[in-house]
Amino acid sequence: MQKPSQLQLLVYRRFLEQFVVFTDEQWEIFCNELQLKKIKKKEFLIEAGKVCNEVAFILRGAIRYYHVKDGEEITNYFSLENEMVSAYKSFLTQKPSAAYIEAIENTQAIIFNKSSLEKLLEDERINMKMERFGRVVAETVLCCYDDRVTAFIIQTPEERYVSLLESGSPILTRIPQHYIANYLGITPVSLSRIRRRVSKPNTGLRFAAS
Amino acid sequence: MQKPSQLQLLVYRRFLEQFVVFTDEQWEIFCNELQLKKIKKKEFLIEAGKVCNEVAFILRGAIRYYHVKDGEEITNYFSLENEMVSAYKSFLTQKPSAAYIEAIENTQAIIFNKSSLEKLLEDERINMKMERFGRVVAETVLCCYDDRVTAFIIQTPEERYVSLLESGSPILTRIPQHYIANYLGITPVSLSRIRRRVSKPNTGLRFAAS
DNA sequence: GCGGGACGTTAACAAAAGATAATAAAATAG
DNA sequence: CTATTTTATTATCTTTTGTTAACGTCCCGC
Repeated sequence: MQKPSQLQLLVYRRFLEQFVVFTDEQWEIFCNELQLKKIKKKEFLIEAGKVCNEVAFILRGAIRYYHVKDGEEITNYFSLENEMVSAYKSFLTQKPSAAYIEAIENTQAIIFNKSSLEKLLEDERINMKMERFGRVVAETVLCCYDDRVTAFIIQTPEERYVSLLESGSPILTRIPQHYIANYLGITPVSLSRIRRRVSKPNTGLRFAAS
Repeated sequence: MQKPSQLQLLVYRRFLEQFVVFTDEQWEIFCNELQLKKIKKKEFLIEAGKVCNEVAFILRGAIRYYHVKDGEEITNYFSLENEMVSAYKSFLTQKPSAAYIEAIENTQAIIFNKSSLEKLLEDERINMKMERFGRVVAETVLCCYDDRVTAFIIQTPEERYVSLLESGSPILTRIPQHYIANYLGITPVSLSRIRRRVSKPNTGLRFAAS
């Protein structure tokens, strides 16, 4: 397993500063634990049934989470550059992951291990910061999940699609549409119909109104 | 505002031990910050538009979270005895809550404030424990949200209802059905139909099979 | 006890979504 | 470059869900 380059580490450090700011000494301790991983398209970061022991930071590429139900893959989520990726629940509970995490583009990521986390939580030079780091990351992920649950409760599939559209997320241009359909909780055919409705608004109404 | 009784505090302490174990000294410091709140049925714990500054622990009663969309209330979640309640996202980000949190039974809760949390995070006798407490609670809530999102992605409404049924959750006996329908992401009418289908399985099939 | 509102079920109809299949375009591998 | 696979759209049909309204029951406040 490779070490990340100094430039890659700097990108990661800047990203992490939204959660916690390390001193130079702490950063060096932290960096010693990091690894660089290259994942080819269609390779797995995590497979269902195995315990997830890694949190990754994507330097380049794209990732999808999916479940398998009745032999069918159902895509749950995506992560792109400058995002953290993990089967968090498996990582936190140390129980087998229910989901697969797969690269859908050739991907480079910085990997931080569970065992490293536990080691640093025992290291008095950095343990306070790691506790806070864990807390703030968990809080951030929690807020994302909250939005997602709320969207399922109070929005129709069409409204969820329009929200995604208006958010300007690169997901819409980077990710195959049938994966996005799963992510919105609908079938690919249904998403195609919604796209038609949204792109040609009022076609039926104009006639009635004129 | 009242102080909780010794017995109520003991119940809370036992509950919190699944997250973090306080020394007696730390527990006393923590208890000094706690308040007892009595919320009558139909009163609010949090109102939408206001920042949530409290995390509550329900000693007795029942709570529902709901959003208002187009003048309609849409119920998102419930909490019963021995559970923690908060508009976590608002509490964590200090932005206005999008949801209302309302008592649907007369409720007693122990309240822990944001300002108390910040105070204790500065107190060297207890700050490490509070960091960990915050982290573990966030992780726990995150795992619940993960299950909920996954259920929306990979299960049909009927499957979600059956899961709830099989979980043996007291929600089904304590909470009005039209609230449960919202929680499952469907209308009350649709839930009523699902209940009929589930309670009379195979009515259509038996004929074809015999 | 009485009246009004909340709750759950059912029916009838409309709208939306799922399933399946056919087709065409785009991406990929060889 | 060509052959194959993947992807997106569209059509058809079925199933499910939403909408609205009616009805009966239960509960609560007065």
